[in-house]
Amino acid sequence: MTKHQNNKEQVILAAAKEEFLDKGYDGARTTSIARNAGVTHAMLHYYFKTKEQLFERIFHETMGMLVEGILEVFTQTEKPFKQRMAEALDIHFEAIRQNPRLPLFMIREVASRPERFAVIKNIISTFAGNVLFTMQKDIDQAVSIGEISPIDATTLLLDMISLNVFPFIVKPVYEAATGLNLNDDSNFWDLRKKENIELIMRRLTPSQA
Amino acid sequence: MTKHQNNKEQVILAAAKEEFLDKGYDGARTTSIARNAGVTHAMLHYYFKTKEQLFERIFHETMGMLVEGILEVFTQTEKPFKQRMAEALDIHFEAIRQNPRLPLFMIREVASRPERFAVIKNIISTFAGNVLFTMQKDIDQAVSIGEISPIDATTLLLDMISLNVFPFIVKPVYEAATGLNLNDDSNFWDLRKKENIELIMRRLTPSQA
DNA sequence: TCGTTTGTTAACAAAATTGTTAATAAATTT
DNA sequence: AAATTTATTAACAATTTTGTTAACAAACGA
Repeated sequence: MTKHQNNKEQVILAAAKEEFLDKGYDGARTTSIARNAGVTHAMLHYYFKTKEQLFERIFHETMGMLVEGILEVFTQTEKPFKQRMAEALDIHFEAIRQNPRLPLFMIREVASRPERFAVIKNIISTFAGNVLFTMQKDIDQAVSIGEISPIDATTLLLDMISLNVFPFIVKPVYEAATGLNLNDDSNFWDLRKKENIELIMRRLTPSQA
Repeated sequence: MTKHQNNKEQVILAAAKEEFLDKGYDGARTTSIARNAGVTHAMLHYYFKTKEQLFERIFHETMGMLVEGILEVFTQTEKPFKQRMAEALDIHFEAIRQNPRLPLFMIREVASRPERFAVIKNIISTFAGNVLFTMQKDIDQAVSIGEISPIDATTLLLDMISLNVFPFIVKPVYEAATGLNLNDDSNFWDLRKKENIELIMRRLTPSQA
């Protein structure tokens, strides 16, 4: 009736993303994806030869978003170091808040099939190298003028990521245990962000001599 | 030749634990478990009717360890609050260090099949209720004598757990990205524990007025 | 408009995976 | 030692899941 729209490809991609994010590669079913997309499962093989290839597509897009998000965070201006870290935490936290299932997805897939990660390995490592290098430089400078107390860049980065990411990772457990739905509780997440910033600020503030 | 040992059941359990911890329920294969245990896969069904039942067994033991571990942490004596939290962090961290794959295992399984969690839901929630209640009491007391700055018990608990648990959860990603093996790097983990304690201590210390 | 490419379907095939059964051996009980 | 219970194996069955194919329809380019 209407003209051919190849939007079925997009519909499949959307359904696949849902399925993979929810259940992981091993738990995902191509038939289930097709059903949720409203197409026969042959279509899925027509557009994306195999389950593996469909997954690769999702995985890469997903990882792309994640890396971009983090990159943005650390291309900051020339404000005081502490303020920049506070802003970085804020941006990073909000980025995850908009894609809360992404971190667990990535971690789960890497844990059960580390080889798959090899593809993007060098992207990540050079990226991390750069970020850590400039970060350490900025830290040393801020330390030298007495703005903050000394800390390794890697240590600080892991502090920040742990605090920002873990609550989203543990969310399913929390929700399962309490029966509450944290998605509806914007107050909880606002407070959490505030607390993370508070923690890092206190960590950076020089101890009174 | 030798007499019947029903240790095959144990061998299967051990192999199953490995498999489930590594690959999760969906990724685990009963044939693979049997192979690694050195038995025919019919044995697996003989001892544990189904894959599901075998998993339940592992899941419960695992959860048991996790809950016990956390319980121990918070049955502390009558030292100053800050010192008790430092010790709790230490004990908690070491407990995870000895079972580093356990947190990701639990989170992954709950995320992909929340129903499964229902069984232990009330255990967790009453337990959490108790811990949080006494913790909040202790906090209020410590605040009243000026030992620490005010904080919600739930907030503090999530701070502590985030910092202690996340590094172990992200370990596979870190290792995949760097090619390094963090298990061999006891120095890394010692420093991490120290940093977590440092962070929480600074968070608790009253700000200079 | 005719031929070609692209999209779509239903039915089928292959493989993997879980679970069962019947026969047998080994241990245990009496 | 005979009877009985428990353990073990190999072969098989059922189901699920991924992937294929052949036939058909719709769009498109010449």
